[in-house]
Amino acid sequence: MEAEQKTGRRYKGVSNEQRRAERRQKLIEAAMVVYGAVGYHGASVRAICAEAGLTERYFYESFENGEALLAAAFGAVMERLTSEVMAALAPLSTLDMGLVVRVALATYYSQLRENPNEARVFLVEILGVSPRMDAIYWDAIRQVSLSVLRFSPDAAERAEALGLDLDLFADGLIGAVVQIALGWVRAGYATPIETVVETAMAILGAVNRQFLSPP
Amino acid sequence: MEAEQKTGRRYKGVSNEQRRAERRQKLIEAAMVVYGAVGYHGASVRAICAEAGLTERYFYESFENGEALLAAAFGAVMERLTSEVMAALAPLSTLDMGLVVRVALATYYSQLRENPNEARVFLVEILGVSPRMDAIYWDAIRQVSLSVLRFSPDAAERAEALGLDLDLFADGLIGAVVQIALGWVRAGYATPIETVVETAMAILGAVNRQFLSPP
DNA sequence: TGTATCTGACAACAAGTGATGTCAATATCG
DNA sequence: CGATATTGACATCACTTGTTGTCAGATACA
Repeated sequence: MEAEQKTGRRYKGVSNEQRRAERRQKLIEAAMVVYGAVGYHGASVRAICAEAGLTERYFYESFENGEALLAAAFGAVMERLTSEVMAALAPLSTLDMGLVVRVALATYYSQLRENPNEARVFLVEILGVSPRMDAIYWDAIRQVSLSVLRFSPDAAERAEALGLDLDLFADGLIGAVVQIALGWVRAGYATPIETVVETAMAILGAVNRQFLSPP
Repeated sequence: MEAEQKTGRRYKGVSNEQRRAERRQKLIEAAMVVYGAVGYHGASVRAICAEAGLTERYFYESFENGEALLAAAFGAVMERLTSEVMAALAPLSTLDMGLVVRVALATYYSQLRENPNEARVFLVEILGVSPRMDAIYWDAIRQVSLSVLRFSPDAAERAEALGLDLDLFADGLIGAVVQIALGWVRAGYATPIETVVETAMAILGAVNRQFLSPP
């Protein structure tokens, strides 16, 4: 029934797969722009295709529907953010926890400021869209949770001893960082980034000193 | 041109104004149900009217459009939450800050559990809808900020001395509490409420001890 | 009782949506 | 060159949406 042609003809010097990949990437980038302008819910497939300079046919070539594109866009932002943070953290010794967290926060907030459209996708547009998107969002939260908690191997025991829920505890810390980002974005990035980082550090540092440092 | 009749005819024993008010209330309650089921973006005016047992005409009698209803619903939830918290706090002496915060959190989380639909409206559906709704959301955040910071009159000076942004600091604390609520709701309220409160208290308490208690 | 008001069910409309299909022009390659 | 794959502009379809309008019947009031 369906002709499964593994590799198509070359066109303007580029292969079939690469052309597809480039169109897909163009659509994701266009989606960021449109989402940033009118939000996900105000973004139609037509508008995104127009922004990308492509037609609807190529949209459905790469994405099953509009929601799939949102998922891909979120994934792209998440991937870029984590890789930027990892890159910034790479040259550091992991002994100084305070510095690690500070650099991670600085990188995170800096990236959000440099890419306001992506920030909107990452912080706002993703929630409450559908159960599937919620799941993607919470997977990302859990991933960050695990990355953070990896620095404190005995956190689970400590939490249990104190009568806390470790997952919710991590959610709370992430929520603090995210809400600070939201407030910062909303205010048009008015606050200097050093102050933003310092403010987040104040909360995380207090928690750290309370629960992680030796008495 | 327009006949400005201040008060209409009575009907089934109730006045014109009261009938209007009851219909409006019914629409708000129906909106909670529909929002809870399919989200704000999946909720059509028709569906809400059907749930309320009213026709579209009465919708536009009370609300200019669907977004105005969302705003009214959010306002109703916000009002109820604050009044519940105030009522729980009323019999307390305000001297024991820890207890005040604990009771406030317990009331807040308890209310969210008892009204899952309202929780969804309050926590998820409101953000990223439109600039107007964003403004309403942030007004609510600021209102909570001010209520909290009222307990610490010298917070502004302390924050400045430490190089922090007080607004963002408050955003962070609220974000922690809210994200814990989100995680709790998402997990189907599985965690006992005492544990949830304790987990939030762990964060707020650590911050409090670090920045508010005498050294 | 008769008239004005109120109610509810539903029609109607234009606009926009996701998704699929058509088709001529263009580029590739045997 | 000639056949075929690829592209892009546009048509098309069924459907939903917000919003306004119509109208017969129920209720109130003089």
